[in-house]
Amino acid sequence: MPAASFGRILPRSFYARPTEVVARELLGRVVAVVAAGAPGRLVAGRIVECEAYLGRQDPASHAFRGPTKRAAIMFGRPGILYVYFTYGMHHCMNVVAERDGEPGAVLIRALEPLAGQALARERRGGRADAALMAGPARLTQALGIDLAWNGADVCATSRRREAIGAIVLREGRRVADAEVVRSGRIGIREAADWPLRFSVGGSPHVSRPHPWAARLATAGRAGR
DNA sequence: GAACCGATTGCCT
DNA sequence: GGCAATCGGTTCG
Repeated sequence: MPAASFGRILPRSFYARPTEVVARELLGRVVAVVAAGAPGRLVAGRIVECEAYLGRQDPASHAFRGPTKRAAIMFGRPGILYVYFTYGMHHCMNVVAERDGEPGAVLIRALEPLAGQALARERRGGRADAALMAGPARLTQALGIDLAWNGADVCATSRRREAIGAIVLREGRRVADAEVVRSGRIGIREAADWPLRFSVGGSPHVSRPHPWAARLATAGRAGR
Protein backbone atom coordinates (compact mmCIF):
# COMPACT_ATOMS: atom_id res chain seq x y z
CA MET A 1 0.00 0.00 0.00
CA PRO A 2 1.57 3.31 -1.09
CA ALA A 3 2.15 5.91 1.61
CA ALA A 4 0.50 8.53 -0.58
CA SER A 5 -2.90 6.95 0.02
CA PHE A 6 -2.62 7.95 3.67
CA GLY A 7 -2.82 11.63 2.76
CA ARG A 8 -0.63 14.61 3.51
CA ILE A 9 1.68 14.88 6.50
CA LEU A 10 -0.18 16.74 9.24
CA PRO A 11 1.31 20.24 9.67
CA ARG A 12 2.73 21.47 12.97
CA SER A 13 -0.24 23.83 13.35
CA PHE A 14 -2.39 20.71 13.79
CA TYR A 15 -0.68 20.02 17.12
CA ALA A 16 -0.44 23.62 18.31
CA ARG A 17 -3.94 23.47 19.78
CA PRO A 18 -5.44 22.46 23.12
CA THR A 19 -4.39 18.88 23.94
CA GLU A 20 -7.99 17.66 24.14
CA VAL A 21 -8.69 18.96 20.64
CA VAL A 22 -5.55 17.37 19.26
CA ALA A 23 -6.46 14.02 20.85
CA ARG A 24 -9.94 14.03 19.39
CA GLU A 25 -8.65 15.10 15.96
CA LEU A 26 -5.94 12.42 15.92
CA LEU A 27 -8.56 9.66 15.62
CA GLY A 28 -8.52 8.24 12.09
CA ARG A 29 -5.05 9.64 11.36
CA VAL A 30 -2.21 7.40 10.22
CA VAL A 31 1.11 6.70 11.94
CA ALA A 32 3.75 5.61 9.40
CA VAL A 33 7.19 4.39 10.44
CA VAL A 34 10.24 3.22 8.51
CA ALA A 35 12.90 2.21 11.03
CA ALA A 36 16.59 2.50 10.19
CA GLY A 37 17.00 -1.11 11.23
CA ALA A 38 14.44 -2.23 8.64
CA PRO A 39 15.07 0.02 5.63
CA GLY A 40 12.29 0.12 3.07
CA ARG A 41 9.87 -1.69 5.32
CA LEU A 42 6.92 0.50 6.23
CA VAL A 43 4.71 -0.24 9.20
CA ALA A 44 1.58 1.88 9.45
CA GLY A 45 -1.66 1.99 11.40
CA ARG A 46 -4.75 4.12 11.87
CA ILE A 47 -5.22 5.72 15.29
CA VAL A 48 -8.35 4.28 16.89
CA GLU A 49 -7.61 5.19 20.52
CA CYS A 50 -5.64 7.89 22.32
CA GLU A 51 -5.60 9.88 25.55
CA ALA A 52 -4.91 13.51 26.38
CA TYR A 53 -2.44 14.32 29.17
CA LEU A 54 -2.58 17.97 30.19
CA GLY A 55 -0.25 20.28 32.08
CA ARG A 56 0.27 21.20 35.71
CA GLN A 57 -3.44 20.89 36.50
CA ASP A 58 -3.49 17.20 35.52
CA PRO A 59 -2.14 14.93 38.32
CA ALA A 60 -1.90 12.00 35.90
CA SER A 61 0.33 13.91 33.49
CA HIS A 62 4.11 13.69 33.51
CA ALA A 63 3.98 17.50 33.21
CA PHE A 64 2.23 17.74 36.61
CA ARG A 65 5.52 18.27 38.45
CA GLY A 66 6.78 20.80 35.98
CA PRO A 67 9.46 20.55 33.29
CA THR A 68 11.60 17.80 34.86
CA LYS A 69 14.33 16.25 32.77
CA ARG A 70 11.95 13.61 31.45
CA ALA A 71 8.85 15.79 31.01
CA ALA A 72 10.52 18.92 29.63
CA ILE A 73 9.74 17.76 26.11
CA MET A 74 6.02 18.13 26.90
CA PHE A 75 6.61 21.84 27.43
CA GLY A 76 8.30 22.29 24.09
CA ARG A 77 7.54 22.32 20.42
CA PRO A 78 4.31 20.68 19.24
CA GLY A 79 4.48 17.78 16.79
CA ILE A 80 7.43 16.19 18.60
CA LEU A 81 7.41 12.57 19.72
CA TYR A 82 7.59 11.93 23.49
CA VAL A 83 8.61 8.34 24.24
CA TYR A 84 8.99 7.08 27.80
CA PHE A 85 9.87 3.75 29.35
CA THR A 86 7.65 2.15 31.98
CA TYR A 87 7.22 -1.00 34.07
CA GLY A 88 10.82 -1.86 33.34
CA MET A 89 10.02 -3.22 29.92
CA HIS A 90 7.53 -1.15 27.95
CA HIS A 91 7.71 1.96 25.80
CA CYS A 92 4.80 4.35 25.32
CA MET A 93 4.52 6.94 22.60
CA ASN A 94 2.99 10.42 22.79
CA VAL A 95 2.82 13.41 20.48
CA VAL A 96 3.42 16.82 22.05
CA ALA A 97 0.51 19.26 21.77
CA GLU A 98 -0.19 22.91 22.65
CA ARG A 99 1.89 25.86 21.50
CA ASP A 100 5.59 25.95 22.32
CA GLY A 101 5.95 26.65 26.05
CA GLU A 102 2.61 25.12 27.09
CA PRO A 103 2.67 21.48 28.33
CA GLY A 104 0.49 18.75 26.87
CA ALA A 105 0.76 15.45 25.01
CA VAL A 106 -1.43 12.76 23.51
CA LEU A 107 -0.72 9.10 24.31
CA ILE A 108 -1.32 6.88 21.30
CA ARG A 109 -3.09 3.81 22.74
CA ALA A 110 -4.17 1.68 19.79
CA LEU A 111 -3.77 1.40 16.04
CA GLU A 112 -5.65 -0.49 13.36
CA PRO A 113 -2.91 -2.18 11.27
CA LEU A 114 -2.77 -0.80 7.71
CA ALA A 115 0.64 -1.82 6.38
CA GLY A 116 3.66 -3.88 7.31
CA GLN A 117 1.80 -6.48 9.35
CA ALA A 118 4.46 -9.09 8.60
CA LEU A 119 7.25 -6.98 10.13
CA ALA A 120 5.00 -5.96 13.03
CA ARG A 121 4.29 -9.61 13.73
CA GLU A 122 8.02 -10.41 13.71
CA ARG A 123 8.64 -7.69 16.28
CA ARG A 124 5.69 -8.87 18.36
CA GLY A 125 6.84 -12.47 18.50
CA GLY A 126 4.34 -13.77 15.96
CA ARG A 127 1.25 -12.71 17.87
CA ALA A 128 -2.16 -12.75 16.28
CA ASP A 129 -3.22 -9.68 14.31
CA ALA A 130 -5.88 -8.77 16.87
CA ALA A 131 -3.14 -8.04 19.44
CA LEU A 132 -0.61 -6.51 17.04
CA MET A 133 -1.16 -2.85 17.92
CA ALA A 134 -4.08 -2.82 20.41
CA GLY A 135 -2.35 -1.27 23.41
CA PRO A 136 0.18 1.52 23.97
CA ALA A 137 3.15 -0.77 24.57
CA ARG A 138 2.07 -3.23 21.90
CA LEU A 139 2.01 -0.60 19.19
CA THR A 140 5.44 0.80 20.03
CA GLN A 141 6.83 -2.72 19.84
CA ALA A 142 5.07 -3.31 16.51
CA LEU A 143 6.42 -0.04 15.09
CA GLY A 144 9.93 -0.53 16.48
CA ILE A 145 9.73 2.63 18.63
CA ASP A 146 11.97 2.94 21.70
CA LEU A 147 13.72 5.70 23.67
CA ALA A 148 15.99 6.48 20.73
CA TRP A 149 12.90 7.95 19.03
CA ASN A 150 12.22 10.41 21.83
CA GLY A 151 12.26 13.89 20.31
CA ALA A 152 11.65 12.80 16.72
CA ASP A 153 9.61 15.23 14.61
CA VAL A 154 6.41 13.73 13.20
CA CYS A 155 5.79 16.75 10.96
CA ALA A 156 8.87 16.52 8.82
CA THR A 157 12.11 14.73 8.19
CA SER A 158 14.03 14.56 11.43
CA ARG A 159 17.71 15.42 11.66
CA ARG A 160 18.14 12.08 13.37
CA ARG A 161 16.34 10.24 10.62
CA GLU A 162 19.45 8.43 9.45
CA ALA A 163 20.14 7.05 12.90
CA ILE A 164 16.67 5.90 13.89
CA GLY A 165 14.51 6.03 10.78
CA ALA A 166 11.48 8.14 9.95
CA ILE A 167 8.09 8.58 11.59
CA VAL A 168 5.31 10.77 10.24
CA LEU A 169 1.64 11.28 10.97
CA ARG A 170 -0.58 11.60 7.91
CA GLU A 171 -4.08 12.99 7.64
CA GLY A 172 -5.81 9.68 6.84
CA ARG A 173 -9.52 10.25 7.26
CA ARG A 174 -11.07 12.34 10.00
CA VAL A 175 -13.55 10.46 12.19
CA ALA A 176 -17.04 11.98 12.47
CA ASP A 177 -18.39 13.03 15.87
CA ALA A 178 -20.99 10.25 15.78
CA GLU A 179 -18.18 7.66 15.76
CA VAL A 180 -16.11 9.19 18.54
CA VAL A 181 -16.39 7.62 21.99
CA ARG A 182 -15.11 9.62 24.95
CA SER A 183 -14.33 8.02 28.31
CA GLY A 184 -12.08 7.93 31.36
CA ARG A 185 -8.38 7.20 31.05
CA ILE A 186 -6.69 3.83 31.57
CA GLY A 187 -3.95 2.57 33.85
CA ILE A 188 -3.62 5.55 36.16
CA ARG A 189 -4.88 6.33 39.64
CA GLU A 190 -5.14 10.09 39.75
CA ALA A 191 -7.80 11.75 37.61
CA ALA A 192 -8.62 8.49 35.86
CA ASP A 193 -12.20 9.62 35.49
CA TRP A 194 -11.34 12.73 33.51
CA PRO A 195 -13.00 12.23 30.10
CA LEU A 196 -9.78 12.45 28.11
CA ARG A 197 -9.74 9.09 26.37
CA PHE A 198 -10.94 9.11 22.80
CA SER A 199 -11.65 6.08 20.63
CA VAL A 200 -13.42 5.02 17.47
CA GLY A 201 -16.73 3.44 18.44
CA GLY A 202 -17.08 -0.22 17.49
CA SER A 203 -13.48 -0.62 16.40
CA PRO A 204 -12.18 -4.14 17.17
CA HIS A 205 -8.66 -2.68 17.43
CA VAL A 206 -9.25 -0.70 20.62
CA SER A 207 -7.12 -1.85 23.57
CA ARG A 208 -9.79 -2.53 26.17
CA PRO A 209 -13.39 -1.76 27.13
CA HIS A 210 -14.46 1.53 28.60
CA PRO A 211 -15.13 2.11 32.31
CA TRP A 212 -17.82 4.42 31.04
CA ALA A 213 -18.27 6.07 27.71
CA ALA A 214 -20.24 8.62 25.77
CA ARG A 215 -20.64 9.30 22.10
CA LEU A 216 -19.65 12.83 21.21
CA ALA A 217 -22.72 13.39 19.09
CA THR A 218 -25.18 12.31 21.78
CA ALA A 219 -25.85 13.84 25.17
CA GLY A 220 -25.16 12.05 28.45
CA ARG A 221 -23.28 8.91 29.28
CA ALA A 222 -23.82 5.37 28.18
CA GLY A 223 -23.75 2.96 31.13
CA ARG A 224 -21.00 0.58 32.03
C1' DG B 1 23.46 7.09 46.53
C1' DA B 2 19.17 4.45 47.61
C1' DA B 3 14.25 3.59 47.82
C1' DC B 4 9.97 3.69 45.57
C1' DC B 5 6.73 3.94 41.80
C1' DG B 6 4.82 3.10 37.36
C1' DA B 7 0.05 6.49 31.11
C1' DT B 8 1.48 -2.29 30.83
C1' DT B 9 1.52 -6.77 29.14
C1' DG B 10 1.37 -11.67 29.20
C1' DC B 11 0.90 -15.65 31.64
C1' DC B 12 -1.19 -18.03 35.42
C1' DT B 13 -5.21 -19.77 38.07
C1' DG C 1 -9.43 -11.91 38.00
C1' DG C 2 -4.51 -11.89 39.97
C1' DC C 3 0.31 -10.99 39.68
C1' DA C 4 5.34 -11.09 38.25
C1' DA C 5 8.63 -9.03 35.25
C1' DT C 6 12.19 -5.28 35.09
C1' DC C 7 14.57 -0.55 35.00
C1' DG C 8 14.38 4.76 34.16
C1' DG C 9 12.76 8.76 36.53
C1' DT C 10 11.72 11.03 40.68
C1' DT C 11 12.30 11.96 45.27
C1' DC C 12 14.45 11.79 49.57
C1' DG C 13 18.43 11.54 52.63
